[in-house]
Amino acid sequence: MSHFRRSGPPENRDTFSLLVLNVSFRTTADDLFPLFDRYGDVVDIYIPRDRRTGDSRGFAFVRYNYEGEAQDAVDGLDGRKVDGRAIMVQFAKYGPNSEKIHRGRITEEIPKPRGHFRSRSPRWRYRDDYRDRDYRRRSRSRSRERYDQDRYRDSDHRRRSRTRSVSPDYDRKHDRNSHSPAHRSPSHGKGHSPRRIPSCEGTPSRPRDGRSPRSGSH
DNA sequence: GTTGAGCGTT
Repeated sequence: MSHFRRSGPPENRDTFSLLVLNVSFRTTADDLFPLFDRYGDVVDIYIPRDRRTGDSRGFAFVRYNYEGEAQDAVDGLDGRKVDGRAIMVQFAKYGPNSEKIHRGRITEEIPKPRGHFRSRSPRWRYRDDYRDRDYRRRSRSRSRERYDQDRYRDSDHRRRSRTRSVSPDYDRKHDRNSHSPAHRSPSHGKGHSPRRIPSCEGTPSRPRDGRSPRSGSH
C-alpha cells in the first residue's frame, strides 16, 4: 500500500530526486520502496501514470533526504533486476515547474524573470503545445505520420517567426497589387525578377561596394 | 493480453 503523500510533491526543495527508468509497467512504488529504502530513508516515490489508461509509464521518481543515500541507491540499484527488468537509476532533471536542481538537489535559486526575457516566452509556449499532443506517448517508430504533421507546423511557425514587424502576407498582397500577376510567369525569359530581395527591403542606402557612400567621398 | 525512449503528481 502506498503510504506516501498523494497530495502533490512534499518538501521537494530539500530532497534529492532520483529517476528510475526501464522499470516494468507492472512495477509499483511499493515494489520499489523496499529496494530503495535499504539504501536510505525514502521521502516519497512517485510513478507517473497515463491519464487515459492509468498504467505506469515505465519509470518512477524516488526522493531522498540526502545526496549520499541517493548516490548509493544509484550505484546499488542501477542495473538491479526488478520484475524481470533491469532498472536504471539516475538523478532526476528539472521538474514540471522548472524547479532548479543542482546535481539532483532542488534549490530555490530561481533567477527572477527580467522584463526583456519575455522574448523566450514564445519558444516555451511551443514546447508546451508540443507536449500537449502526446509527446510522451511517442513510440519513435509508428509516429512517423504525426511527425510529418509536426514538421509542417514547425515550418509554418518558423516562417511566421521570421516576421518582425509586418506580416509576409501583407507584403505579398501589396506586391501583387502593384504588379500584374502576369509578371509572375516563370517562363518570362530566364532573367531574374527585378524585384529586390525582401531582406534588403527597407535599406535603400545599403553599401554594396562595402564602403559607406557618405564617408570617403574624396 | 501487447510496447521500452525517457524526466514528475493522479
